[in-house]
Amino acid sequence: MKNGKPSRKERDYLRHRQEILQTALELFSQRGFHNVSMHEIATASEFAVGSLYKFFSNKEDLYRALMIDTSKVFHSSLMAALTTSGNELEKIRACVEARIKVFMENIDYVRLYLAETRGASFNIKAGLDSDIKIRYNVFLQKLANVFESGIRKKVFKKFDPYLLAVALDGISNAFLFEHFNNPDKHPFDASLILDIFFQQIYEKGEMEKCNLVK
Amino acid sequence: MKNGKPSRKERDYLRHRQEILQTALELFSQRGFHNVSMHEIATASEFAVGSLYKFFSNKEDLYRALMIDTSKVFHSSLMAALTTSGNELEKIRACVEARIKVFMENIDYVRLYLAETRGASFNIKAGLDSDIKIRYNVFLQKLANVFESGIRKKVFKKFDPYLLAVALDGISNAFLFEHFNNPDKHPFDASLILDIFFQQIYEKGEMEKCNLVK
DNA sequence: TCATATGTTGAATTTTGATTCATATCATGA
DNA sequence: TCATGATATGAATCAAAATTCAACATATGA
Repeated sequence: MKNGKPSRKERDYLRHRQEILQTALELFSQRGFHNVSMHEIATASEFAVGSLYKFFSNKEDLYRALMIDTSKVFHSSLMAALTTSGNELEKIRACVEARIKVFMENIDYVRLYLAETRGASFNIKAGLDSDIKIRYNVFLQKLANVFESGIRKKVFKKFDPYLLAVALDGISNAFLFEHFNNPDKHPFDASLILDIFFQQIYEKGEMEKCNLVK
Repeated sequence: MKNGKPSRKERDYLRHRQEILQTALELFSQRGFHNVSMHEIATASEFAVGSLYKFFSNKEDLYRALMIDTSKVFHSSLMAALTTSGNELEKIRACVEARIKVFMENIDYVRLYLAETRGASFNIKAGLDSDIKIRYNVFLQKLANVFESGIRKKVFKKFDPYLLAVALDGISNAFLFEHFNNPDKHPFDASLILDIFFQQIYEKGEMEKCNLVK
């Protein structure tokens, strides 16, 4: 590398590294960190075991690189959607759509991502907390800000904006899982999510009857 | 055992088994299946390694027993709530409340449960699919039936009832996680969940302006 | 009290899989 | 073409953990 122009060797190195990561991603997302051996990754990526250790100092390091790399793609994609021009609803819609898009394009990664952000992260001794989870919380907070702004403008009702963000995120994830389990029956669609989230579920008039309303 | 009355030995056996499961649950939920050794479980439960194999044929079997046993408690608790007397909203409220209660009482189990039902089940080669997940789907379907009944009575709007169930489930899980991560800031409360789920989030009048409504 | 059955133990064995490193292969430039 | 350094290989090593089993303890009841 001479100021900015990577040499062929360097490009090769990076490409090889990328190939390994991609293969590992597929295997991990299929069977989980502990049920995939370095030998398998080596065979599947057409390298020798020893070579893997030229790229990553150990299995955990490989996994970490994988997760962090991809989480950056996710994160910037979602954040970009939230900075889109438009009113609050348009931002939120863009965000839901971006999420669908990026999830669909990285389906292998999603199971691992959700396991790390939502589930209990048992794969790595420590460390993804201080990266993926933080990034995830930044996103949630930014989404909350959009809700808050909508509330200030009296477009949304006065709910805790952070909880709204959590709720929307929860619905999205739930639909995503549903889609995984049954892709044909449940297309994964932004309007579906937004409709259920934003429209009142009660029929007009019925809501006043119940004790839910303050 | 002579028709129904378990002998002392049998009660001992069952109690010991239960103690092992309880210990294992704590350890697994803390550090995950693969990061807990049989020796640790043995030490913590005050048995010898060998003894564990008198109760369970191997580690995976122990884990499976653990998950299935507890999932039954969960399941029957949620199902009972849905069979409560009352109208649709009352059933749904009862269900959300039951979920909160049973989750709080089995916090150790919850992380594992969610990992298995929502995340990818990487711990067990195969088998929990055909048990926990099925039970979970039965619950979802039953919840969907309640929504459907509400829709027939024109109390709820015409959404796909199954998707409503998925959405409510998703919100509940999301709030649960939030509560885990920040117990003081986010009390885990049924009304909160139901409010966000059932009340329109848009201010009156604002909804008509947007392109969301059909 | 003793013989038998039943339950418990944990050191020894086996398995699994991560990691290493001496050797082979390849690319480069003299 | 050959020497040299860089890179790739995978059999051998090592460590961790699952599983086994011969020996030990304890309870039962004749």
